[in-house]
Amino acid sequence: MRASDRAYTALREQILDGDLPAGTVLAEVEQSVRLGVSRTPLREALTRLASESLVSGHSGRGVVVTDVSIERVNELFEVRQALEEQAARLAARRRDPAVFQHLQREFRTAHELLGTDEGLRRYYDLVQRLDDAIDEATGNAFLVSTLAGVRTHIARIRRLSSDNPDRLRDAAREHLAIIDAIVDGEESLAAHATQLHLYRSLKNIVTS
Amino acid sequence: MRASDRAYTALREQILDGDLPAGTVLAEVEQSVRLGVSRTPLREALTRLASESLVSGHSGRGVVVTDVSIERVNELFEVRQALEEQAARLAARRRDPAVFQHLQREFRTAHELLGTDEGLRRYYDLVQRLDDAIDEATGNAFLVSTLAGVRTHIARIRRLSSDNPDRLRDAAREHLAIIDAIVDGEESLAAHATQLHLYRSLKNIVTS
DNA sequence: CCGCTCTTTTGTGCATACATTCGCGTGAGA
DNA sequence: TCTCACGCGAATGTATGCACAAAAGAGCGG
Repeated sequence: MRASDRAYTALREQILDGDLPAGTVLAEVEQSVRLGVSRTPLREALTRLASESLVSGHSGRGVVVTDVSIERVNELFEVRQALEEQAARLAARRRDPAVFQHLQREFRTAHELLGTDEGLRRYYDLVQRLDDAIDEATGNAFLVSTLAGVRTHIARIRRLSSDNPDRLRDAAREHLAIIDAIVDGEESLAAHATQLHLYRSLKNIVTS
Repeated sequence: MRASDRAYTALREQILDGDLPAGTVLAEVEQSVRLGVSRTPLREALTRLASESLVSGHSGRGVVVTDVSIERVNELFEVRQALEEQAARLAARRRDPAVFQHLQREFRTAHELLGTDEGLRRYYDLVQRLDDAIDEATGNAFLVSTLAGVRTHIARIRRLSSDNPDRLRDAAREHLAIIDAIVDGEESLAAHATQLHLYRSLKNIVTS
């Protein structure tokens, strides 16, 4: 693995995990020493992070980890809503029914998973597989990559919100509604169900 | 200005203008000599271009200018549709009416510009100012920057389509419909008018 | 005592030298 | 003649040195 990749991956993970909080100044020499790489690959890593808007201020003196304020959460969700809605719509249009029928069966009993830590892990894995299935079904690589950029920032703010069991149970139902619409090939319904899910997710974040 | 910025700007412009056609292999030494910078800033420029998906294959042997096939045009417009629709919706919600009333007056006589080259230049400038006004009115910097990424690729394929006067006249009317909806604060109408405009734009591209 | 300027220092931007890896061609052996 | 392996070369990946610029601190003047 290349040194620039290691530096990029390490910094990215540490920013997403909050180990490098918003506002942290990343000096080149300091970070290159800390990560055990030279300045050249580290600079490449910082350039990549800057292009993802995870750090900013590359021109001037050092780069700073960008902040995740509540206004940015709203902005993020306005973009996310537009893209996930389109993704659901396209997925309903182009999906392989068998794939989503399988997910449908799994989600029907998903609420049973929410009791234990192991179950919670499996639930998150299930949601991940649903996202992947929708991405795949859109048949639109550009949409998927654009969405990935949004989800990166969502992952950062997820740390700020509480995952209480009631919300997770509701979310499971909302996911199931989306799947049902996709299975039936109902494009508008899939879009609207997605809108509902994201609206409630955002509400859960901002009120916590 | 920094050398890496010059290399980035130059390469970006040459790719968008088609001077560096899709499939062109960009070797580091070759390009660094050609642009008169050393390999270090050139690599940074290539990294940035790769993050915009203007070049690909950064891991491996050399980078290649990405292609702009017809499938990618469809993918691009599916994303663009979602984002511009959301932008129009938000603009209708948050706009300063005076700004769009001014654009409204200008667009009402825009068809008169389409006769001469100078008029055409002013027309494109007018469309540009409309896009800027909508971006501004959304109050969502993240949406604007995401849209900018899409528009970058749109600019590349615009070279492939013909701008015949009839299409431009229709487009002017469609723009005016969008502006009318924004002035009236009609969110859904603005979104639908945008959808119509993009549908026709895409149709004009793929049939030419 | 405060402010301004000059100096020092630290850090970034760039260039170049070195290391490494990948591809390709050539040659030998089956 | 075909295939595989070895070696050479070129291009990429990495490290480091140098130069410049900006920020911080100290000294001087008001």
